[in-house]
Amino acid sequence: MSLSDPAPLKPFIDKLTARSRLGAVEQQAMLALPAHAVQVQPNHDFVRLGEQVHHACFIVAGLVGRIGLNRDGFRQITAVHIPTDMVDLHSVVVPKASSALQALSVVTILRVPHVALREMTRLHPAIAEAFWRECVVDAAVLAEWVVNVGRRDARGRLAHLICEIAYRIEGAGHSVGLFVPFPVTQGQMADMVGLTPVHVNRMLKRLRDDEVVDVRSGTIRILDWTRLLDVADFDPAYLHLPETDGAPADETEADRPIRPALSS
Amino acid sequence: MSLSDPAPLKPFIDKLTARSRLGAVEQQAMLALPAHAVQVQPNHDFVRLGEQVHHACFIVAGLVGRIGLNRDGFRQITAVHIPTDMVDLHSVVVPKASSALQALSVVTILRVPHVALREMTRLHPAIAEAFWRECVVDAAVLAEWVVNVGRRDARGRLAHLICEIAYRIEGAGHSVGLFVPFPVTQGQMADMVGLTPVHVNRMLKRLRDDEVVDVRSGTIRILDWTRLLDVADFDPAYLHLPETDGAPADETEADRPIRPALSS
DNA sequence: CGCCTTCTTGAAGGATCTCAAGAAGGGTGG
DNA sequence: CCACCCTTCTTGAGATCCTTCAAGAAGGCG
Repeated sequence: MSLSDPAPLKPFIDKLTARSRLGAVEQQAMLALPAHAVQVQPNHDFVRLGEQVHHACFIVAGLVGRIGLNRDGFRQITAVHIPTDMVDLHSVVVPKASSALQALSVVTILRVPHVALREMTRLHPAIAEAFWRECVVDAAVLAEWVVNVGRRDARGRLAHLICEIAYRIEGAGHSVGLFVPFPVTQGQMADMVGLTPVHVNRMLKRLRDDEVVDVRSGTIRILDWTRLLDVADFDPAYLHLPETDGAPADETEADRPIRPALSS
Repeated sequence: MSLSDPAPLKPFIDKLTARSRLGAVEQQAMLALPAHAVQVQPNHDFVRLGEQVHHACFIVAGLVGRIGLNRDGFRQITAVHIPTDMVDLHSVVVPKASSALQALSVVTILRVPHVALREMTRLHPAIAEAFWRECVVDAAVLAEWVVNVGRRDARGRLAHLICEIAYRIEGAGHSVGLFVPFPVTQGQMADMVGLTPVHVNRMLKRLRDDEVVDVRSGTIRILDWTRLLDVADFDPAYLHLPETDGAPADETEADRPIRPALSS
């Protein structure tokens, strides 16, 4: 292990065990995984399109975007990854990168060799299944992004993105009350929702003027959670978060002013 | 086996072995899988949103859409599945449906019980890995759809959709020369690319008038493959088809009037 | 302090949507 | 085999949302 932290992958194990049943043996095996810490500067592609990948990347800090590119140079971010996410677990079974991975802020990643991961999944089928499940959940999020970009207007798209990020950051334990850290520029947000930076700016202003959310200087400040969920047309079920899986309908009840999990 | 066909899942095995190495033992196990044939009428949801699923569905004939819904009633099709696709392999590890599955035409599916699939993946880790890989490829297609809907204009979106369908149908061996069967209405195509049916109609007319593709009465007729690829800004690498994986760049060479695999 | 990126706002243009109405197509029953 | 119905296709005209172009303000970093 090349880190001072004795168990850098512990957060990843916690995330996996929230959705998959893993015994002590499996958890031990994962803790023993070799990992190499790397820091990546903003806007740097640490995985390039078409490249053959030999490591999976776990995010310790910062935000990562999965980048789709147009011939005309238009960018589309197809997925955002936050700390505790294993960004390209899919590369374990499909090592050729079908999209680039780019740091959206200063990012610390842990590179875990495929050989070690493959040896581990060979010895522990339960881990293989857990990895498969994580990939399926990521795909469910992708499907929701298609809906978001395809069938919501600009304001709804941004509100939906904000809701998703708020839920996920909160789930990772990184939000403070109604303040959610989200250090991206308006241009990057534009690339997430398929709009221009100028229009993102206008819509964020409108959401702020309407006292729904205040997105500024790298943090989301939720002003009216109920109305935000309404504007976003948001149902967190697709995220398959442990808390929301049981009663997704209750989460959007209109008579609850603030989402409990997000209040301090 | 409830079918007269002695090996109804054979096409699925062929598709899997194109991307994953499976031995004779694994293939035998898959052939022995129980399957129950069902016919579904167009526009019928055979899997509903939020439902607990106990079978995975293999398409024998017809087209299936994965449906995302808006509160305002707007539909977005997030994925299209063609014969030889296992539509919801993901349900094996995440049985709660995060989107509905709807027949887009008259569809014949084979329902394979999860219990049988899970028992098989338990006994044959190589099959589990192959299933995981299929899910990852499906996710790569989803990511490309986000790019398509987010960063291409109406004409490009339709052209891209048509290219993808042409490649996939051709890969399944269902196209005849430059004619590709695609029995969907313009309204359904609109739901795939996030447009209105009216605008789909106009853009298809334009593609036809420009002698690029002729999409009519349930079939795609490719008039100028090179220009279609150009208009679509299409690179088939993301489909991870066996033929194209080796030399994806060659596929779009401008001096080739017709894609070889699609000519009769 | 100065530079560079990002944010902000305005005005005009364009792509897509909405509304509407007629034509064409496919299936069904007389 | 024809008549009818219902869905889908087609086309037009006006409205709307988002983009483009532009320029100044604010913010972060050396």
